[in-house]
Amino acid sequence: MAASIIDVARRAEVSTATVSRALRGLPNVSEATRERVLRAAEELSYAVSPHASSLASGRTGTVGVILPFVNRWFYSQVVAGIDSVLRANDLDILLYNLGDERVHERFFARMPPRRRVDALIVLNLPLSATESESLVSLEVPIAVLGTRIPGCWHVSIDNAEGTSTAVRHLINLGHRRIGMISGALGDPRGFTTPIVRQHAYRTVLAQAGIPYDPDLEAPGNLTIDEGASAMAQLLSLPDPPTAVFAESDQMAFGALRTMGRMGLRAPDDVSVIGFDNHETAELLDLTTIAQPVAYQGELLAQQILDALSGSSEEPAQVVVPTRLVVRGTTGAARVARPRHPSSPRPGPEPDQHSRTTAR
Amino acid sequence: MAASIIDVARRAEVSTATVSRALRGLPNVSEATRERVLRAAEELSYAVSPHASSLASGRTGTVGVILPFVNRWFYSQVVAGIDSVLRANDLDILLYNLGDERVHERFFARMPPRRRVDALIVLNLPLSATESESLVSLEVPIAVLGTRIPGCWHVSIDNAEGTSTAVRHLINLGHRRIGMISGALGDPRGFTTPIVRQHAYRTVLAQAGIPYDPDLEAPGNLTIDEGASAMAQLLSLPDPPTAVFAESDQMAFGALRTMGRMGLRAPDDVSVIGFDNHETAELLDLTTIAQPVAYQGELLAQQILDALSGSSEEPAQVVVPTRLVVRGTTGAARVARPRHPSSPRPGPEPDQHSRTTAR
DNA sequence: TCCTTTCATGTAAACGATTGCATTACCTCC
DNA sequence: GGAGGTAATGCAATCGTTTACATGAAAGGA
Repeated sequence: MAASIIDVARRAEVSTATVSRALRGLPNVSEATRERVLRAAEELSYAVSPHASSLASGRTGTVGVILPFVNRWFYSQVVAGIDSVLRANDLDILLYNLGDERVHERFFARMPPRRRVDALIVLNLPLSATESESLVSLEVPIAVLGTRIPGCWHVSIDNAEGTSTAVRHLINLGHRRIGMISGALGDPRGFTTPIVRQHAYRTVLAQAGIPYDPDLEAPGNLTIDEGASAMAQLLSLPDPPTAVFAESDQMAFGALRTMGRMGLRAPDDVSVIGFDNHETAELLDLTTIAQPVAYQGELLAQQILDALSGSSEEPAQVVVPTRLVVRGTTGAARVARPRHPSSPRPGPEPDQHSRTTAR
Repeated sequence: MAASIIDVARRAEVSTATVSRALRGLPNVSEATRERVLRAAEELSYAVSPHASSLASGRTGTVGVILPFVNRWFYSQVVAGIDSVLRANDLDILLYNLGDERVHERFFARMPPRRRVDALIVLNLPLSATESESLVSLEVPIAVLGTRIPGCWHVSIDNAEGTSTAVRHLINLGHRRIGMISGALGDPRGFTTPIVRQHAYRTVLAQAGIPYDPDLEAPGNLTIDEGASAMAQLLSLPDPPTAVFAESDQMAFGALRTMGRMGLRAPDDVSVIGFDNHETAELLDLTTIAQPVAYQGELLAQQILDALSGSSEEPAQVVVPTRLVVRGTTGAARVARPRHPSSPRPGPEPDQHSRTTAR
């Protein structure tokens, strides 16, 4: 049986109250006593019971991280970022992986983190109003990535800006027929990121005076395979795009695969730009919009620490910048296209040629 | 203030003991009473306090998962597998990400999961004898992936077998000069997997009568970049390999990148085979040794469930099979090599031509 | 009818800390 | 020398369950 605080108290010849204070480094304990307690604890190899401690104090030393897919590159990176700063502050991570819809529902029906966590971090999950309220009703600080929950801390990238940059990059290269492979639009829960990006895509095209063509939007589901089929769909159009914006690198990889299998090359036949700057993007020489992934996790964790220490008054909100990374899969549109010799108008000034362009 | 079990007891006009029993579905509670309790709990939107419950019962409803790198593909997949089965049984996951050595040490110095978890799952972490004992002394069931801890449950692939298959595949294609890019040998903690694989590689070569050449072993560190440099190192040898076995797909990707930059192609110039069947392997048409990743996680979780239910007596140990997936980066050795026209002896019977060969 | 069982429920003692509120002892300063 | 302040410590209530044991009622058996 493990030693309890009473054993330590007895051995150090003080009360349990003093042991508790000494062990936690609280003031009003004489140096001599503190040492005696420390020694006693050491000798008994005593460790506080986290549950007893939580029960008595109300603190748990634990932060819940709620996300859709731990096994996707993006989320695992963010979790690593979160972990690095939380761990440094002796906070444990309780993981809730809600990708599966059943699991998602069950989670909100039972609310397992209730009274189990000091704070919550929510990654990119689309939540109904009721669900958001459930979380808020837990009355712990919440930091949210990507989405928005009233009264919570926020970290996100500027999706509209990132998308605009990507699409403008293509326009600047002279492309007029620009496809988009978008993600997760099918999920009934309604992830917001894809919606924002789709909207930005349409807006930029409109601003450039390019007519809207619904055929140029193909749904992927953020996976390589679905990106591949989406690309196949786009390329089978009577008037296929000369450039494609995939809203995740993974889908761009799929798109490149499809092209490869059809004997097409980027950027000669079709330009492709992704989003994320996935570690494999460099490998495949994919032009993309980079976002600092782990860093966003660190920010979220830092917000939680701030909230927990009560040092800051109001929930803050930070938007981290994205940047265009120009690599080899995007290039100038061919001036004269075989099928449509009618639209050879040159695009605006071309992009700089530096391989990596800060936005 | 949230409702406590006392409130529920009052409202249902029973004792707290009965409430506890009714809520947990224990026997010896009349149907009428149970319903009354359930209703009362519902009306007060009561939820048990996990800490109080843990303190009183000793159970925590939580499993600790200890791993080196959440943000690496392999581990995040395994975690997803673990999560899927644990979640289904209402067990929470406490994540311990010990990649950083400092974090690792601190972890074993403080043992945060002590009394916080009902069981532990350890992924591939190299542990000193003392560290293993620390874990064992927690007196909870432990399931281990990859490594071995006496008295614990085990899941692993047969690394020696997988490696042998890979190297034999190359030998069967007629290669004699076969390099290996190995991982994490530099880590002072001594991950065992790389050691086993390196040994198997040497053994197979010896069995085939191929003399040992230390220059053909280059250290990567399981990352793309280090795989790339390792390949650069191998290719700069006076007598470079005609085939390379990289012990992770990631490093194989790096190797391919290096080749690409040097204007070399696989398998024409050098054959490359990886290990894992990473999702990107198909994309890059990489021949590899596939292992079922998420599945191993599920197995680990299942072992924990078995242990927890006490249904099984002895810790079990399961070895899951790997299989050779032949894709486009491996091919027959050129019979006459420019530099060494002296070794044109044809290899043994070539591999089958099916793209995916069960082992 | 009386004695066992069996079932439903209640009582109260853990579980192992934290913390508000004394209490004590020792200074310091008129 | 007494009033008042401060630092160190102890007392005991509290956190919210679970569970061994006791109790009582109803049912079954001889």
